[in-house]
Amino acid sequence: MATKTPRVLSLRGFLAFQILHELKRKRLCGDELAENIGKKKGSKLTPGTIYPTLKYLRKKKLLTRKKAGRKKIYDLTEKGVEEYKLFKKAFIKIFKDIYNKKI
Amino acid sequence: MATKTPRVLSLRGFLAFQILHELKRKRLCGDELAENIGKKKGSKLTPGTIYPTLKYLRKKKLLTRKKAGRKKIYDLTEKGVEEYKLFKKAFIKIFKDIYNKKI
DNA sequence: TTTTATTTATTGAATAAGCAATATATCTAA
DNA sequence: TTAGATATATTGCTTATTCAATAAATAAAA
Repeated sequence: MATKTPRVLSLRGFLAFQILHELKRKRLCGDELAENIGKKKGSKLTPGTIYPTLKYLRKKKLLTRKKAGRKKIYDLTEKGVEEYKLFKKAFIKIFKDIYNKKI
Repeated sequence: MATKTPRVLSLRGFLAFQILHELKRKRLCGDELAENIGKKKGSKLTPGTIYPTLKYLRKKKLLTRKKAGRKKIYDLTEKGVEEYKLFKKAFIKIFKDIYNKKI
């Protein structure tokens, strides 16, 4: 939990995208998502943040959920993958030069 | 104004960063920012969106503003550049693999 | 079997973000 | 010099986002 999000600018509103981004590489349970995304942000996401968002994404048919012991594993649906790609496209259109050292 | 932001996910909350990103390459007036950022998003930003945000960023000492005819030209301060770099760093930490075709 | 820890989930409240409507100021052209 | 166009700016409203507090379910350990 080293790097903190800068004061002025925030990643607010980006959670859904981050979740899809995480799940794109590996299926995870809610708590793991809260932990992983929290690590990048600076503090673990609270249940009140992660679970309503997971519920929303499931309602939108972007995620599936299956039981595994006391955990529930989330995974992308085909629609989830498509939505991710679409957003990523828009995202890259905006920040395509963000890795350009000169800018 | 071709590409629209996908339905489910949004770029909400990212405007301040986009403004800094635009100004990093070229100083612009409010209306030009509304136009440029709008182009990438799908529709021109309304005055009620762009001006309060510019005011906020100026209050935070991230931007300067100077008159130029009827326009007012915005530019990054040193602090604005620093803040941008910090956020970009956090941003890349989260999405460092976004250009990776395999993911 | 009871206790403890873990994980999931909901609710309510505070704050933030963005748009529509409106107003103001300034430049340009008739 | 007045009419129109351009650009800036504010206000109020709606909705979205997130956290804190709380609860419930399940698994593991004592």
